[in-house]
Amino acid sequence: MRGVPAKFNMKEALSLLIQECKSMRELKQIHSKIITTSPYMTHKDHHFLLSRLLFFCAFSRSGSLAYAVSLFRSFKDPNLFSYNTMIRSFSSIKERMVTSLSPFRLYKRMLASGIQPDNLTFPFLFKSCTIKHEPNTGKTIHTHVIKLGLDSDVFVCNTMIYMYSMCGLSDIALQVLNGMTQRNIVSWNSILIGYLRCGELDQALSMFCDMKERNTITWNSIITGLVQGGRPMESLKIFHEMQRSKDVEPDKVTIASVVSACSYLGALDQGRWVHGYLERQGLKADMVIQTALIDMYGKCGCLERAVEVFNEMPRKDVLAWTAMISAFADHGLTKNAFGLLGEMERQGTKPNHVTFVALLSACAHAVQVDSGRRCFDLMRRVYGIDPLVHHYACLVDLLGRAGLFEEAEELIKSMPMKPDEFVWGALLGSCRMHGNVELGEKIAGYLISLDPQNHAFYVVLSDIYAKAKQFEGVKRVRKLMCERGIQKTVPGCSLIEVDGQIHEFSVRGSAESVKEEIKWLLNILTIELKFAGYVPDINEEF
DNA sequence: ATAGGGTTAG
Repeated sequence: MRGVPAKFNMKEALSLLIQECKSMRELKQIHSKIITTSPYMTHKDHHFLLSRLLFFCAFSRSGSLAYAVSLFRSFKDPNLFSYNTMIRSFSSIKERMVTSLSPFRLYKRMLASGIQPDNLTFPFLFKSCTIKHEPNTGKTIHTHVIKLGLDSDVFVCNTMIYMYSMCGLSDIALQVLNGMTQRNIVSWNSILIGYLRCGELDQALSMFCDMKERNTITWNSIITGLVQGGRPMESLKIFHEMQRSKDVEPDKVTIASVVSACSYLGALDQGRWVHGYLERQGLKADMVIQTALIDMYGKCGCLERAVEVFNEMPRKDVLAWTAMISAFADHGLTKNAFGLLGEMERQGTKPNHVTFVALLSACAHAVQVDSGRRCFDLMRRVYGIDPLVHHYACLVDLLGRAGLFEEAEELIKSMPMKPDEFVWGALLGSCRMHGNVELGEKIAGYLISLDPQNHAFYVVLSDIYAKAKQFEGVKRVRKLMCERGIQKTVPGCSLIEVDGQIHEFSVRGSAESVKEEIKWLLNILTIELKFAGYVPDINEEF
């Protein structure tokens, strides 16, 4: 410290130390140094160092948010930088917080103490609005942006656009977009993603076609959006178009979505191809891709490959475990599924509500009533997971399949929430299975009154009558459907992959090229099933 | 500083 003003030296040195800090231990040492040297510093410098320390604590990999919070709480008058740090820290948390640390409370406190927010404050406030789905809070903050003249900032505007479009307010999003003096690709992508998230897929597609500039995120967003929106076939088409386009290269995100598209389609060859493509591109499968691969191989009936990918994983989170569990469940391997539940617990991963949906549906498909009841209990008592409607639907499905109608109805009555159409639908399906006309009529009547335009419930009711040979009933349902103008708009269809080509086939007919091959395949399957001792339930077919 | 990925059910 010789020859240089101590004040200057101290601040610079400590600031450098913070930047290079590698652990919390080091950080605490620096913290105490800042405190002990504070008499030799100006207040401003002291505050500067503490706020840098806070920033490091909040965002560095070796930092600690808990320590950041305690640091922040020790500040008497946090500066703008510290407020921004805290708002950013909590902007990605979905739960509505009761503490003073919610971004909105921090923002209010900041305004109350006379500090003016800046262009770095707003993006994170809008992010918080997006995550919590609070467009009205967002609108209020939007007015502050205008008052402060920050409505020309690209970052601020883009996060506003994203918020509005994700909340389904694409009109306002477009207004913001049109008012911008300079837009960039993020502005357009934000609108596009909003459309996709709100299920306006055609709107998104038409915008995608009109876009002059498209980056990887644009392509990935549309591919993912189509898969999640239940149009995986189109997403594969866009993926192939992406490969042909010169200006972008598929990345890990693309691969994850495409693998996911393949599992929806049962497109094993395409899925395998993407798996190979990933390696050819020199990309390594990360946890997300591996999980998608497990799901894909599982859904395509290739359990061995699913297990292989699973065993190769160095790290597994709940989603990975759950994907493997449901692959076992889909293959009727209830024991393996439950075995994995124990294994995941031993390895320190807690199952979540999705894991239990997978387990319960495994029990339902295998009609293992005792396992199902025990599983439901286990979930509540041991894992402290409150059952959601989905879980009740699985259990109702199981009890119904087992013909335990009274218990199923009792369970529905005991539900803490309103049973939805899936819960009743599960029981209705069981009525069809067991020929329970009386209960079936009651449930179908109720479901039809809820959603008179949905053809599905009429069809099941008609099946129930047909199975009981009550053809008057069948006629009544058909007449009702005619009167109400209800048609089965989209015929049920299945997908089959032949030589890497995906074909749709349905009762209404299929492409000639694959028809013969499908017939041939079905014949073989029927013969093999007979050998295995399977007796088809032809009562269902009328 | 802002935008994109994986698990369940029907």
